[in-house]
Amino acid sequence: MTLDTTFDPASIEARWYKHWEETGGFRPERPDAEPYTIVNPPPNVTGSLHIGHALDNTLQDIVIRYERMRGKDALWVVGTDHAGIATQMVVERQMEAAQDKRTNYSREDFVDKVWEWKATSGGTITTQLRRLGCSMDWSREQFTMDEHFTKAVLKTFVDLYNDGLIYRDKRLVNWDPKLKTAISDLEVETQTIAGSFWHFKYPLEDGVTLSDGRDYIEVATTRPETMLADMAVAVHPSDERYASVVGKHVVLPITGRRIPIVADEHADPELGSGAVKITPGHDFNDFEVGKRAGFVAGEMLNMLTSDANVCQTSDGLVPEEFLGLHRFKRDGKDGAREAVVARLKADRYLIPHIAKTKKGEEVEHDAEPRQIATPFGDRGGVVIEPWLTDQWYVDAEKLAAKPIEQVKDGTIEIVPQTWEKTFFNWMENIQPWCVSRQLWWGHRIPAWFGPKLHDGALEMSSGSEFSNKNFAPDPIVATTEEEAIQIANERYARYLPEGGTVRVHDTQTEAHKDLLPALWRDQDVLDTWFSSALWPFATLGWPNETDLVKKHFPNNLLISGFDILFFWDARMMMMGQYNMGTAPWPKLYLHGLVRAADGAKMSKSKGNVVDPLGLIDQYGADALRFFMAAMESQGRDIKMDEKRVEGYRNFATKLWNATRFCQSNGIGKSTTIKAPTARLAANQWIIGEVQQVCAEIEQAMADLRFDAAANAIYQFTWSKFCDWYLELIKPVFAGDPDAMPAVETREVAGWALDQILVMLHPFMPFITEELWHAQGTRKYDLITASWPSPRAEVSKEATDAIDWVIDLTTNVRSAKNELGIAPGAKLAAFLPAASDLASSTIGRSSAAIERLARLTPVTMGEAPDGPAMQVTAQATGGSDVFIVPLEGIIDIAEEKARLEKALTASQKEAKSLEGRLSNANFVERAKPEAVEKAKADFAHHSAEVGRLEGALKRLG
RNA sequence: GGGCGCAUAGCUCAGGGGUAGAGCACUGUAUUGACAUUGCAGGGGUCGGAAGUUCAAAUCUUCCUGUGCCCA
Repeated sequence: MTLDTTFDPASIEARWYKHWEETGGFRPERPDAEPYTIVNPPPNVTGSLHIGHALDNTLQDIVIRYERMRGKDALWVVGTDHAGIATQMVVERQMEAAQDKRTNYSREDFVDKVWEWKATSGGTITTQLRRLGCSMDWSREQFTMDEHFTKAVLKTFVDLYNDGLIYRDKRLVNWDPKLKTAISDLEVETQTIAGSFWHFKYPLEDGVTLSDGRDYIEVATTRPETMLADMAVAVHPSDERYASVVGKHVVLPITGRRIPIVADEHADPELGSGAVKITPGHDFNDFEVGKRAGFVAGEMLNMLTSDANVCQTSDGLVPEEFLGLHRFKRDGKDGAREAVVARLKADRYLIPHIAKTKKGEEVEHDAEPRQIATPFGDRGGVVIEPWLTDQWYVDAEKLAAKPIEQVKDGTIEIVPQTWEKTFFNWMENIQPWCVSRQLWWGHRIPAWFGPKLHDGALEMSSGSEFSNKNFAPDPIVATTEEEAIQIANERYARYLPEGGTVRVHDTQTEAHKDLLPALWRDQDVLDTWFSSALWPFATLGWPNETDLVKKHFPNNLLISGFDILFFWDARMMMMGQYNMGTAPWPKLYLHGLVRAADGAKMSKSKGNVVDPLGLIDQYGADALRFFMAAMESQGRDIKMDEKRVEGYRNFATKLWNATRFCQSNGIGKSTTIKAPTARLAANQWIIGEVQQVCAEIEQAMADLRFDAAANAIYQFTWSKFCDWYLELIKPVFAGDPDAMPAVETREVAGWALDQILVMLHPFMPFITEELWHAQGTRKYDLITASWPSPRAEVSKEATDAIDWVIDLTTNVRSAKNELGIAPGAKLAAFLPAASDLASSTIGRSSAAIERLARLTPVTMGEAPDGPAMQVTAQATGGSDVFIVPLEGIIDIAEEKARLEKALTASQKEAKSLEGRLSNANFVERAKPEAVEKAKADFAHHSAEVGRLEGALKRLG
C-alpha cells in the first residue's frame, strides 16, 4: 500500500478504532495465557472527557497494549459510575428548565426518568475514550447500577451489617441544605472566607457573679444564629476567672433558656474571653463537649430544618419571629443570623468591636472582621450544616486495618512511594464513613424499619420523619424484601394473627397507619463510592464465582489520579480485603494533575480548561498520547504545553516519511520476529541498537516510568533510525538491487522498522497500525502482534565501526561549519596512522564515509606539506586523526581559531584531571574505577593537547 | 498549625556523589528524490541561597528563601 505524501491523523484514527473494536482486537481470546488485568476508574456517567481523563486513560492504555503484545490475556475493564448526586442534579436541572421538578413525580417515575436520560445522553465519555484510542473491553462495559452490580452492593451491605461493620447512628453529619442530603467528610471542601466575629454577654442567673463582680459571661461566635440552640457555656477547668461559676447557669438572651456553665478542655483560656457557647446540635466540637457534659445525642437541640431554616427547638423556646428564617442572609434577605444580632444589640447584649481608623479615631462595629474556615459541599456549593440525623455508617477504622498493614509490608506497592505517608496519615485517622444519602438515584439501602420492641413489647410512635429524635426503629437488613418480611414475621410473631405476615409500606407514615406491626423501607441510597469500591471484582461478576473473577482478581495494577486516593483507591482496598480476603491489586500507580500552561489548576470557572478532543483534532490522538506519556514522570503534575504536543505530531510525521522512504526502496514488512542475520556493519549496528532500546523500554515499563519509555523510543526512532541508519544504507540502494548488500539491507531495515512500530504502538497506536499494514499484508493486526525479542548476536567490530563513522561524520560536519566550508564539499583526507578499526572500516564502509563524512579519497599515509585541518574519529575500538589539506579552500586563520578553541577545552579538562590525580586522597580513597577513568581521561586530553598544539604549529 | 512536594538552559521538564541532558524557542546554514511538520551545525546553565559531610556535592544532611498541594 502506497502512503499519501502527508500524514493525516484524523483519516486513520476512526478507521482503525472501528476495526479493532469490531474484530475483537481489544480482548483477543487467550484462554491459556497469563492474565493481566486493570480496571479503569469509572468516569461519571454524566461526565465528558477532560484532560485528566486523557492522561489517566492514556497511561492505562499504554500498559494494557504493552502487556497484550507481550502475550498476556490482557483485560481492561471499562464502565461508568452512576454518580448519585451528580446525575440526579443533571436530571433535576433539566426538569427545572422545563418548569418541572423531581417532587412532581413518584420516586419510581423519577428514577425511570434518570434511566431515560442515561439511555439518551449518558456515557458521552465512552465515545470520547474511543477517540483517544483506548483499548478497553467494551464488550463487557459495566455500569455501577447494573443488575449484577446491585447484587454485589446488596450482599456487601448485608454482610457488613451482620458483621457489625455497618451500623445506624445518630450523630452530627455534614448536611448539604441545598441538595438536602448527608455527605461524607471527603465531599466537604474547606474554604477560607471573610466573615465576622461577634461578642455577646450571656447574663448569669440571679445573684451569681464572676470573681471580678461581673454579672455576665462574655462569649464570642462566628455563627450567632446558633445561640437559639445553645445548651451550655464551656470554660477551661483550670481557668480561675470562671472557677466560681462552673456548675452555675446563665439565662440565654432571646430564648430565656437556662443553661449550665461546664468545665471542658475544649475552651481555650487564651482565646477571646476564654468562655465558649456550646451548641451540640450544630457544631462538631460542641457535639463532643455536649456529650462530655452529659447530653445524649437524642436530647441535643435542633433548630434547623433540612433547608437550614429555623424551626422550633424541642423545648419550644425559640420566639415566633425567628421561625422560618433562613440560617443567614440569602438573596439579599436577612436571615436568622442578622435577626439574632439585631435583637441582641437592641437588648444591649452585644459587645461592640472597637477598631481604629487610619487617623487613630476609635470606631465601634457590631463585629470583628475575620477570615473563617468554612465548609462547603463540593457538589452543591453551599455552606455545609452540621446536622443531627440518623445515618448509616461504615466502621472504616476496622476495615482500614488490613490495607494499612498491606501497604506497610509491601503486599500493596504505592508508586511513587511518597504517597504512602499521605495514605497512612489518612487511614490511621479515619473517621466513620457516612454512607447514606438522601437521594432517589442510587443503590437503595437494603434496610427496613419496623416498630421498636421494648422488653419484648411493641412501642408505637406517632408518625414522624426520620430525623425524629425520640424514636429509633429497629432496622432489618436483608438482601430482599421477602427476607426482610420473614425476619419481621419472627420478630413480631406475637403481634400478628396466626399465620399472618407483616406488610411493607412505602413510607413510615403509612406504616404507622397499619393496625398491625408493619415495615417501611429505608428511603435512602448509598454513597456512590460505596459501590465503586467494589469495582475490581463486581465488574467481573462477583458475588457469582465466575471464571473471570477467578482469573482476573486480584487485578495487576491500578492507575488513578492521586486526588481519588481516599475516595476510591483506599476504599477498594478495604472492600477488596473484606469481600475477597485479599488486596484488589498489588500495585497502585498515582499520577498527578494536568495543569494549565501557567501552572494553575484547570477549571471551568477560570476558563482555562484545555479540551483534549480539540488537541486530538489539531494534532492527532497519537501526539496527545505521546505527550502525556513523555511528560509523566513520577510525582510531578503535568503542565500543559501545546508546543510539545505539536512536537510529537512532528515525530509522527517523521516516522510516516521514514516509512515512505523505506517503501520507495523496496523495504517492506519483515518475515521474522527475530532479527535477520546480517553481515553489513550498518545492519548489525541497527540490530544492536534495537536490542538496546527494547531493553530500555522494558526496564522503564517495569518501573512505570512512562517518560523514560517514551523518550527511549523517540530517540531511537528519530536520532538513530532516521538520522543515521537510513542515511547509512542509502548508498547500498545505489548499487545492484539484487546483490547481497541490498537484499540483506531491505530485510534488516524492514525488520527494524517493524520493531519500531511494535515498540511505539502502545504509545501511538493509530499511526503504527496504519504503517504496519502499509508495509505489507499481515497475518494479524499490530495491536495483537508480539513484542520484540531480538536475541541476535552482533559483532562488536561492526557496531564500533558505525560508531566510528558517526563520530567522524559529526566532526567533519562541525569542522566544515566552523570553517565556512560548504557542507556538501568533498574533501581529500589522509590517515597517517590508521587504527585497526579505521583500516577495516575504511575497507568495508567506504561508501558511507564518502556519502556521510564526504571524505574522498581517503589515503592511508602522510599528508603532503601545507596547511591542513585535523579531524578526529573515535569509538571504543579505535581513535584516529584525519589530515585534510586545506590549501586554497579556506582561510587558515579560521582553522587556527577552531583548533585554539578545542585546545582550550582540552587544556581545561586536562588541568582539572591532573589536579584531581595529584591529590593523594583521591588516588587512595576514591573508587578504583573512578581513578582509572580519571587516568584514562587525563591521558586522552593530554594527547589532544599535544596533537592540537602540533597542528597549530604546522599552520604557522 | 501539621504533613507532602517542587526550585536544573529563555520556556516545559528528565537526571543524579566523579567533565550537566531532552523537547521547544534562539543563531547560522542547506531546498533536483523520505521528511521545511525537514536536514546539518551552533550559542546558552557558578543545577534557588547558606552551612555541613566527603578525596570529590548540582546530587547526601541541616537551615533559609520562594512556590504548590493535602489535612486541621
